[in-house]
Amino acid sequence: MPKSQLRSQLNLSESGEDYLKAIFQLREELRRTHDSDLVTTNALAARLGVAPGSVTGMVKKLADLELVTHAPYRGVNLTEVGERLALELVRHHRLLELYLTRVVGFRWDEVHDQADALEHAISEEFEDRIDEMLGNPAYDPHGDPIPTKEGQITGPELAPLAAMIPDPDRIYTIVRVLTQDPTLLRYLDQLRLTPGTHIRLMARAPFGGDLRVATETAECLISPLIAGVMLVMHSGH
Amino acid sequence: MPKSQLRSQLNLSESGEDYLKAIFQLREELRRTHDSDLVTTNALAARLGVAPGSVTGMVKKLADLELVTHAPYRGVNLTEVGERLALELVRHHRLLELYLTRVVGFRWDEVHDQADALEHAISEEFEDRIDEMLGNPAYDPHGDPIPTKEGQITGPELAPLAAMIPDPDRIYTIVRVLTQDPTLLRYLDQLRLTPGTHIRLMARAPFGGDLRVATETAECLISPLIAGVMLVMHSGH
DNA sequence: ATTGAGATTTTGGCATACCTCAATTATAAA
DNA sequence: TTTATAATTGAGGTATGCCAAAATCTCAAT
Ligand SMILES: [Mn+2]
Ligand SMILES: [Mn+2]
Ligand SMILES: [Mn+2]
Ligand SMILES: [Mn+2]
Repeated sequence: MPKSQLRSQLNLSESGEDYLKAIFQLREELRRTHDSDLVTTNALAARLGVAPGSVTGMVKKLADLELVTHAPYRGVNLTEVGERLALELVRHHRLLELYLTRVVGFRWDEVHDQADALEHAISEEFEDRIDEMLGNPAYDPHGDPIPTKEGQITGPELAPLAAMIPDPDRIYTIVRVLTQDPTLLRYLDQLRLTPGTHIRLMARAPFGGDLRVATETAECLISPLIAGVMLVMHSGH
Repeated sequence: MPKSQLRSQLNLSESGEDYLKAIFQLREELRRTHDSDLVTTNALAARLGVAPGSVTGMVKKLADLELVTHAPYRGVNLTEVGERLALELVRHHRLLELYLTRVVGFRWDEVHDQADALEHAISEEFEDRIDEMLGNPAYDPHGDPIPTKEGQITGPELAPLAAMIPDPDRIYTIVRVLTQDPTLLRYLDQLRLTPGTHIRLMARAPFGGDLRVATETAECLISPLIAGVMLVMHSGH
C-alpha cells in the first residue's frame, strides 16, 4: 500500500506521527545497546519533551488505531502497520536532510530541525521527485540509512569507534554518526571526521582518556563520548 | 524586523496564519472589484471552509494580538503588523510555487496545495536560499507578484481580458491568471494561454458569448468566465 | 425618518485534540 | 515486606472547531 493512502486513510495528526517516529527510533537505540523491544513511557516523554501523562494518553490513542501495542506499566511497541508508517516518516526525514545539504546548500548541522518540520508537510510526489533528483540515495548526511519506498531499511554491521582496539595498521571507514547535536556536528566537520573518511585508531589513553585518531592528513584526539557516536566499518587494506 | 523574529515572537498558530493570509487575499480581491477594505466574516468563513462563528472567535484573538482591527458586524482589516505577517506568508507561498515548478519539476496546476502546506513549515534560511536559487524572482508561476523580503509588493496595472474591446491590431501580453483551480489551469496550459504569451482579442460573440483569441500560432474560443481571470497588459507593437 | 423583513454576525454551549500537574497504583529491587 | 521508581488516572487548561439561538445590521418600502 502506498504511503499516501496509509497516511491519509488514518488521518493521523502531526503529533501522532511524532510519537510513532520517536517509538521507532528509541526502539532502534534499545536494540543497539540492550536487547529490548519495549519503549518506556518515560523515555518517550523525555524524547518528545512532554509529560509522562501525555504519553500514556497518546499511546492509548495509537493502540486504538492498532498502530502500537501497549502493555500497561511495561512499554510500547509498534505493530506492523505502525512500523510501516514510522518508516515512511523516517524516509521523509532523511531524504529531506540529504536534499537540504546536497541541493539547497545547508551544512549537515543545520538540517535536522528543518527536516523535522518539513517531514509532515511534503507530499508523496515531492518525496519521489527529490528521491529521483538525489539518485535514490541509501544514506543521509549523517550516514543514517534511508528506508526504501517499500519500507526496507538495511545497512552494514557497524560498531562504535570507542569499542575498537588501537592498531595503527588497521584502517576504518567512518560510516555514521549517532548525533544531531549541531555543535558536535560542526566540531566533527572541523576535524574532517565525517562519513566516508578513512581513519586509524592509533592509541587510547588509560582510564577512559582520549583516543588518538589519524586521518590521511592529520591526527587528533577525541573523547570517548565522541568515539561512542562514531560508527565505523573495517576498511579494505 | 526580520520575519523569523516576527513569527516566532508572536508564536502564531498555523491556523492563525491561514486567517491572516485569507484576510489579505480577500482584501486584495475587494480592492480590485469594489472599493472596500473590510473583509466580512462570511467571506472569510467561506474561504477557509469554516463556520462563521469560528471566524468571529479567531478574529477576536487576532485583534487581541493587534494583528487585525475588528469592527463588529462590519468587518475586519489588517493592522500594519498583521499585513506584514500576511505578506511574509504570501512570499513563502509564491516563492514555493515557483520553486516547485522550476526546480522540482511540478506543473503549475500541482503546486498551490503543496505550497499551502509548506509555507508554514519552511525556515527563513530556506526561503532565502530558494529566493537566491531562483534569482530573486518577482512573479510566481501564475503571474502573482512575490512580495520582497521587506514586504514590498508591486506590479503593473492589469485588466482582465474580459474588459477589453476586440481589436485584431492590438497585442496584449498575458501577465497573470486569477485562479488556482487545477482543471482550469491545465486547460489554459493546453491552449498555451499562459503568462508571457502574446495574444490578440479578435472578436466577442454577443450576449455574453465566447471571446475569440489569437495566439501567435493558433486561435481559440474562451468563455467570459475564463477571460475574467486572465489579466493582460498592453504589449508594445 | 421610520419600520420591518431578511441577511449577517455574534454569542453560548458543546466537542475534540493535546497538553500539565498531582494523586494513585503497579512493578521490581532491597 | 518494604520501599523506590515508573506509569496511569483524573481533573483542568488552551486551542480550534461546530451548531443553533439571539442579537444586530441593512435596505427597501412606506
Ligand atoms: Mn535528523
Ligand atoms: Mn540524519
Ligand atoms: Mn497559490
Ligand atoms: Mn500562485
